[in-house]
Amino acid sequence: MPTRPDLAPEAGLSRDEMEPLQREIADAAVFEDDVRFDPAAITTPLEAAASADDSAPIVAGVDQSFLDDDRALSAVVATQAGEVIERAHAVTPLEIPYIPGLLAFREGGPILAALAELSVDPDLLLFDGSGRIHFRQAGIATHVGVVRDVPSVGVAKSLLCGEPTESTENLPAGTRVSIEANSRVDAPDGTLLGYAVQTRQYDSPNRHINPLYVSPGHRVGPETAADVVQALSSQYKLPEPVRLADSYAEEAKSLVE
DNA sequence: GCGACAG
DNA sequence: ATCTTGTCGC
Repeated sequence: MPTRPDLAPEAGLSRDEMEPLQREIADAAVFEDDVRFDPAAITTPLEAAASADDSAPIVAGVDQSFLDDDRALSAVVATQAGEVIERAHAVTPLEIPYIPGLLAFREGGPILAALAELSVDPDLLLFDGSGRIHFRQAGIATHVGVVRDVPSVGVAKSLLCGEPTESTENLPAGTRVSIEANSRVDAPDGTLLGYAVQTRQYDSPNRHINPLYVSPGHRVGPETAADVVQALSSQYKLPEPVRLADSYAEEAKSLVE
C-alpha cells in the first residue's frame, strides 16, 4: 500500500477543498486489520519485563501543545514492549484556527514534521483525536495514517459525532460500547465507527470516569483498535504512548524559545 | 434559524 | 487546546 503525500492536510486550502479531500482520505482508508505485527504482542512494561523484545511492535503516541497563539509543538514518543525507545518533536506555525471536523488541517502539518524527525519507523500510531468517528470518516488519525500509510488509531476524550448504542455512563473498567454512524456522519446509519472504551473506573458509587472514544485510523479494525488501547492503558485512563506524548509535548516547550 | 461540535 | 480554583476520595 503506497503512502499518499498528495493527500497531505494543508492549511491554506479553502474549506470547500478540505471537505472533498477528507472524502478522498476516507475512500483510501482501510478500516480493518491490515498490520504486519501481532496486536497481542503489544504490551505494557510489566507484562513485557520477562523478555526485552527487539521484535515487539513499535507503538508511537502523538500529541500537541501550543507555544503561542500561532505555533504548535508536536511530540512523538515511540515505545516498544512498554519502554520508550525514541522521542521527537517539531515546532511549526499554526495557520488556521480549530474548527470541529477540520482538526487535521490545523495540526497535521506539525505532526508530519515531528514524524519526519523520528528515526525508527512505528508499526502503529496512536493519536489524540478521532479516526473514523468523524463527519466524513476522516479524523486526524485516519488522515495522517493514510498519508504515511501506517496503521493508526484515534483516541479521543470526547465524542465528535456518532451515537453510542447504549448508555456510556459509569461503565465498568474493561468494557466497551459501540459507536454507530447517525445522520451527522457520511456513512450508512448504523455503521460501526468505533467504541467507547472504559480503560479505568473508580470503585466508589458517586464519582466516575468518562470513557475514551476509540476508532480506527487506518489499517486497523474497530475491535483491534479498542483491544490495543486497553492493553496499553494499565495505570491511567489514557494509553501509555499517548500519555507520554502528552507530557513530552509539555516538557519540550522548555527546549524551544 | 437552531443545535452540535476531536483539540 | 489552555487557564485555574475548588472538591472528592483514597
